[in-house]
Amino acid sequence: MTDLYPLFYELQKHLGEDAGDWPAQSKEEIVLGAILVQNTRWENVELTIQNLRQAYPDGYKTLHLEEVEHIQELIRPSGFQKNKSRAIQSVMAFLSEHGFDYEDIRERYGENLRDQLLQLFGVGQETADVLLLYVFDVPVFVADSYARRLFEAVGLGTYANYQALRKAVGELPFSLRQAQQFHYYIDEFGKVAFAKGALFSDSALADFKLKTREA
DNA sequence: GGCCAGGACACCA
DNA sequence: TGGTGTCATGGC
Repeated sequence: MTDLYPLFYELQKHLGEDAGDWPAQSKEEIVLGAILVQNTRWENVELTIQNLRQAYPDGYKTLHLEEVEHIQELIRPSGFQKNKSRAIQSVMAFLSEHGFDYEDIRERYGENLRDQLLQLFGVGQETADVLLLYVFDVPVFVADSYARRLFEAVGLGTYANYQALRKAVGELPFSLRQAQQFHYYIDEFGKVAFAKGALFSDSALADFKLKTREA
C-alpha cells in the first residue's frame, strides 16, 4: 500500500487534529458500543448507552451474569437485540474471565488476540479490529465499508470485501493515536461524503486524487 | 412508507 | 470459500 500519510493529513485538515476519541466513559463501554453499532446508526446506540448507564451506574463488569431478556430490553433502541445481547454476554464473559485486565489480555494472547476475539459470538472482522484499536491499544486498520468506498473514490484501488482491503493495507505506519483518528476520520467523512444523494465530487476530498497524482 | 445505518451469523452449494 | 437471506430499531 502506498503512503497513507497524505490521506491521513488531508482528512485531518478537514476534521480536526483533536478529534478521534471513541465517545465512552470506560473500556467496557467501548466494547458495548462496538457491538451495538453493528449495522446501526450511532444515534441509536446513544439511546442504548443512556439506558445502560442508568441501569448499571457502577459499570458493566457483571453484565454477562444478567438475564439476557433484561439486556435485550435495554439495548432495544439499537436493534438486533437477540444477537447483540448474546454478543455482549459472550464478549463480557471473556473479558471477565481475564479480570477486565486489557493489557494482560493483549500480552497473554499476543498475535493470536484477533483470532481469539473472532471466536466470540457476535465478533466479526470489523468488530475485532475495532476492539483491538480502541480497547486493546493495537494500531490496526479498520477496513470497513466506508474505508473501502473512500479508498476507491480517491484512487487507492478497489476491494471486494473487508479482507481484501485489510490485506492490501497491511500494517499501518501510524502511532496508536493516529490509527484511532484514521478510523474516525474515514467514518466521519464517509457518513457525509457517501450519504444518500451526496456526490463525492462535491466533497472536501474531491481533488485529493489529483493532488496526489501531481505530487 | 421505503430505505438504510460504523455487521455478523446461519445456511447453502 | 464465497454468496445470499435474516436479524430489528429509529430517523429521514
